[in-house]
Amino acid sequence: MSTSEHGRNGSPVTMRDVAKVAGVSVATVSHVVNDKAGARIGDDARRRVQEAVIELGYRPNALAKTLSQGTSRFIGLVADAIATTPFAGQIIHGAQDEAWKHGYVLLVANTDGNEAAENEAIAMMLEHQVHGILYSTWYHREIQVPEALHQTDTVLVDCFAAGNVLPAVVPDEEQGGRTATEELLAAGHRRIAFINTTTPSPAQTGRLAGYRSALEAAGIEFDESLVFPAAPEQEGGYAATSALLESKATAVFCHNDRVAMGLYDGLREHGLRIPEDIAVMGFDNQDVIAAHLRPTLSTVALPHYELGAAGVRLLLGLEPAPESGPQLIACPPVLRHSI
Amino acid sequence: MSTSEHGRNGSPVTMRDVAKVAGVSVATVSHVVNDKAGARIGDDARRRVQEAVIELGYRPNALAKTLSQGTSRFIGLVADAIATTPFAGQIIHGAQDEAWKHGYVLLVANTDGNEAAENEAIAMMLEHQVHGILYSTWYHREIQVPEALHQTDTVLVDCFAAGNVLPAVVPDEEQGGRTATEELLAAGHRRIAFINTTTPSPAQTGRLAGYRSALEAAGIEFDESLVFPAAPEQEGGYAATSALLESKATAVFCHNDRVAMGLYDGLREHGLRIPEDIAVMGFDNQDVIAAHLRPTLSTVALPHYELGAAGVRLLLGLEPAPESGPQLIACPPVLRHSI
DNA sequence: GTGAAAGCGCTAACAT
DNA sequence: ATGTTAGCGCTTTCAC
Repeated sequence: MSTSEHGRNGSPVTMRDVAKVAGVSVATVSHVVNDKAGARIGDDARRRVQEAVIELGYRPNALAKTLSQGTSRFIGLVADAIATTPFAGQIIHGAQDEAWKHGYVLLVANTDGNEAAENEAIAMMLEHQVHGILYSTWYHREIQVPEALHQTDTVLVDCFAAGNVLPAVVPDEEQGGRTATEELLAAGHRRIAFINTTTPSPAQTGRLAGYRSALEAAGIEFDESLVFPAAPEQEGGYAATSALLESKATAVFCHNDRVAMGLYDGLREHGLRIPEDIAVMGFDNQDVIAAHLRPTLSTVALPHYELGAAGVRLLLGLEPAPESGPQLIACPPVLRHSI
Repeated sequence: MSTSEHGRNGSPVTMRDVAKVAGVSVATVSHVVNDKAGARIGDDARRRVQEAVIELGYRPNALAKTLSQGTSRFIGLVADAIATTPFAGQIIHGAQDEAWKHGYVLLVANTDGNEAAENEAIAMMLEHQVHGILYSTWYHREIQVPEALHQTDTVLVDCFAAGNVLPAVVPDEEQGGRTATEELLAAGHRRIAFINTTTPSPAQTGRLAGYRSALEAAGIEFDESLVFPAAPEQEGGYAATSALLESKATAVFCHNDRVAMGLYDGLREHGLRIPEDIAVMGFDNQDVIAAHLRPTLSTVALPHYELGAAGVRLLLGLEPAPESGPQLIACPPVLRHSI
């Protein structure tokens, strides 16, 4: 029935083939295939083209189209660590979905934080005529912008540059810290500790600021002795246990889920129950941890998917970038059973 | 100094521009830029071209090259769930690195397991003239091959099709199960339990087969009463605790890390110490869990990175596909402190 | 309404 | 040793 030559063998079907079968010119085929507005095509010709397209299994060559139009539908995503964490995957996912929605496709490159690989990756994307580049890191931080990025439209995802020289989208750490604290407050706690990381970062300062502002808003005076420094890992949380206990806090906001995980261990060793004896709130919503601790951990989610999606929107100019500073994406609370 | 017009503004520099500045023809430029073997170019001309390239900031247009050569350097990666798990990220990472190594770039698409999205994704890749497609799932299973995949070279990653109709690369579940058991054996255990999943899957049968074969090789008779069914999650492991304890096993191989995590909780409630009272082995090497449990969990790694890399190698024909059945990738042991 | 033709940036014969 | 030219598959302006 079909003389289709698409597929693994035979030379690919081109517009010319379709034109020949339909008995029209390639221009006409182009017009009907692209549903060109304002192209007056006779009903008959249109039908013949459509039939020929189906019969031959014609598939437009997106590359030729790009070349001819001078404008591609590629978006490049350069990540320093696609895999080190589940998080990066979410950024890709969000970026991909959003790009897709607007007819764009994602070109991804991993650089493992290596500068040479980074430059190579960017060069390659530029050679492929990407519309723009999303440059992302796997945790929120300030970066040095690679020189090559200035050669195309770029938006920073989960990172930002000094002087706000490039549009950026990052999680709203302060709001996140505030939200976490508010949840504890809403559960009736007044003496709330905060185990903060010892690592300088936007997360360190932002979450602390959020914690303070929530307390203030609730009319509770900030008590420096209630914030405990800890390595941002399980060990840190575990190690902070006794100091925390001495503070007589009834609830604790942990800098991240891993810290909370360590705290769980420490608390358990002291025979304390969560949340009856002490309520705990995490941060990050690291699924494998938070959803599987016992009791499951209430936390605040890092909006990686949204970060990727918003990055694409900014890049495509679908959304205006804030006048100054990065665009902040909210970190929503995820309530489970530790409060 | 430089009249460079690359970058955000100005029309892009083409080969013609370079030719003009260097005072040669585009053919010559093409030859030196691509380091064409057997193209005899005078030292002088070569130098002038190279200088012009730098001066103008010339960057080849990969799309035009593809169009003209008829052969692209894109590899498509269609995944059912880029983000649901840290794992998928590793597949992308491995595929990306390997593709890169051979001068290819990765086009990724997420389908969320939705058939329409899947077809659209494949169509889009075909339109972009991908060299071939990697079709991957986030856990090892048998799939129905989407019709459209037959239109190009495809290799299945972390999944396989009935009748071995497409080349595939999957983890070697049986070897993994054997390895896990062998580690327990090597630690001196003779009475080894196995908490297996209740979900039918290659993992269920493969790991069990590996467990049996390791026991046999050690001269230990397989004892059906030592294999316990459990939901493949934390709850399953927790629930299996008492039955396990009654069995008097001194070591236990868990179907996956989450089950092990639940078992940890159960064991702790019974006042048992790991590994002194009972040794536990996981499977999957789900980082966030395995590396952060107390004690850290010994396990067997699912080779996702390798799966992605091997998929690319198969696709590019760098490695022959096995005559029958999928290519098996070894699951290496990751020893920590639970044994 | 439809077609001819130029051109997107590059490669690859083929000339010279 | 280097230049000329004809495409690659498509879009688009302009004629008819």
